[in-house]
Amino acid sequence: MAPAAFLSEEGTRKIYTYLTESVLPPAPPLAEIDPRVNRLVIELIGRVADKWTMLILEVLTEGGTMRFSAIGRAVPGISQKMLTQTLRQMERDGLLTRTVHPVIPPRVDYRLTDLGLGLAEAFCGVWQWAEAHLDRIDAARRDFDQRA
Amino acid sequence: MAPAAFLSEEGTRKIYTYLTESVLPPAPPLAEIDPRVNRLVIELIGRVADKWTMLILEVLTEGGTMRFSAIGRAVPGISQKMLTQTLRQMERDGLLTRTVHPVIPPRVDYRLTDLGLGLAEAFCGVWQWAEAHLDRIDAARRDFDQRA
DNA sequence: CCGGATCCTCAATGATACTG
DNA sequence: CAGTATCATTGAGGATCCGG
Repeated sequence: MAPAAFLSEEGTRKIYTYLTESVLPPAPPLAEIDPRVNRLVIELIGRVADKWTMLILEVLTEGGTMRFSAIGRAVPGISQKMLTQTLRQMERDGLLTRTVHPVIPPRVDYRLTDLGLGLAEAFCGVWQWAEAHLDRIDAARRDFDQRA
Repeated sequence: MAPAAFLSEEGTRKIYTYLTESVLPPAPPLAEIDPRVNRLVIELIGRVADKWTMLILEVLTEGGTMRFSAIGRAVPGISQKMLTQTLRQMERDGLLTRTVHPVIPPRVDYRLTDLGLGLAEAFCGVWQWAEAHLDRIDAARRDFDQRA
């Protein structure tokens, strides 16, 4: 079925033709870098930039070496499951080291590697930006909700 | 029920007592800043740091003003639904402007605000970090998977 | 062309219980 | 204490159809 509304009169049709030919950007430049690298970076950021990872990064940056339960207490609202899971991912990515002490009851220490510290530092920029512009965003949001 | 294994013999019990008293950090320092600000920042970062938002931020930083379908083409694999949704969120947060041209067929232009540009810049640090350490992370990951 | 509305799926998360 | 295992929930995201 043809879109009747667009073709029912000559005037409309003219506008249609004009716009589609003159306005479209020639071609989306897209990534000028290796798409595979791009992919990996995106995937990495996606995993690394989640709520819990960032919070743990933050906590460990301040706390230095901490044990499992201490981190759990320092991160408000995290479940035991997510704590374990997130810590494992971070260990796997080389962001922190996990040291098991063979004592009873078990004791496990976590500590950021230099890689993890570097990431925390990089995130610092985003964190500061967010902190600095919280009010502007809040205002924009209220503004938007108002109009709707 | 008491953990029998930990209490069944005297020696074990001694170790237990020793460790729990001497090793635990006095108190998790946690956030030294306003918890409410912290909460908002976290929520904000959580929303802003998702896959699509970052990609659109990237694309629009390079592309300047772009229309809906151009962005869609420039972001590989995004569905129409997520494109609309993400653009709306970003508009709501004041990261970009949405301009509807009253023509047929419709044409809608998107452009980053200074707020959005600032965020893109802040993310640049994370992006660069990820790019720079891709190989190290990959190595760490293989290492970890090997041992398991 | 832009995007709203609907339906559907599956993976992420939380809650709970158990163990070394 | 530091996990593992299991189950239930839910909501993000994709596919599709329709409308201005």
